Amino acid sequence: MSILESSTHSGCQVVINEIEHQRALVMELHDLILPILDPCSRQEKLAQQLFQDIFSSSSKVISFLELGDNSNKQANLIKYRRKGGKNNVESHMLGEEAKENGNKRRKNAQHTGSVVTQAPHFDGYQWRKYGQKWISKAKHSRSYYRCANSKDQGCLATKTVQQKESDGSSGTVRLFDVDYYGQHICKKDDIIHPYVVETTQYSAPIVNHNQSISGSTVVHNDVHGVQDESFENLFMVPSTPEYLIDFTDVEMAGALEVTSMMISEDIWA
DNA sequence: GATATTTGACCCCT
DNA sequence: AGGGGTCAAATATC
Repeated sequence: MSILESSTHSGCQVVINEIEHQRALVMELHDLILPILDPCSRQEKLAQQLFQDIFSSSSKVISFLELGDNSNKQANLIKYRRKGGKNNVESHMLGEEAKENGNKRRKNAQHTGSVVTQAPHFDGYQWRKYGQKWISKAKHSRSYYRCANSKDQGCLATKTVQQKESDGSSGTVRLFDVDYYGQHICKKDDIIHPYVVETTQYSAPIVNHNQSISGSTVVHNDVHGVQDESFENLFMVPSTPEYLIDFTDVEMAGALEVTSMMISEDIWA
């Protein structure tokens, strides 16, 4: 790598870091402002939309910068592919690429972002669960969601949610790894508030959030239950259609306590 | 009956 | 062969 390339690369990284810092600050602002506004009011909707636009815009910049960094690598891959068969540099490079990506394959879609959050369902989209699996060596199961508009609008966006294994550093706070795949092509106008699509039987209260939600009482997590790991069901109310539940301002504020975000692309767009 | 979720089975990829 | 993603029948809820 030449000095010029190297300096450009590090420059991009600095910009990306700065933008991500800005995003964290905006998120804090979001946490401050949203609880003040009247839920379902015009101002609250407008504020939501503005915050989403800000995130959308910054995400696009980040993804553009990252794509710029990867473009050389991708060009090299194409070059090697054209050259030859399976037992050449191509297969070697693809292997290396797979290692770099953690060897996680995906049938239908590209990995488009990842988030570590306390509120895995609060991302402004409506999702429908289509699977749950126990992953080997993992303490908690992984849940699979696709965009609720996949049927009527053919939106191929999916996401996986898995509770992070506690390292003790975060205390009693439960964090979830949320991975996004594919881009939303559905119309977003239909979704003003974030909805939750989850009707797993077990629901867990979160510290300081074990009050009633939307008039219903939160059912404590059954520690003896088979699926006591279903902690992604935070803020869920069993036996009600969760996808119809709006967050109140209190829950919204709690839900938005995103501890850390590692967004590699646009998850808000 | 319509719609959504659960979960075991199947399929794909390494 | 085994891990992980998706499918689809069974089940639940309204």
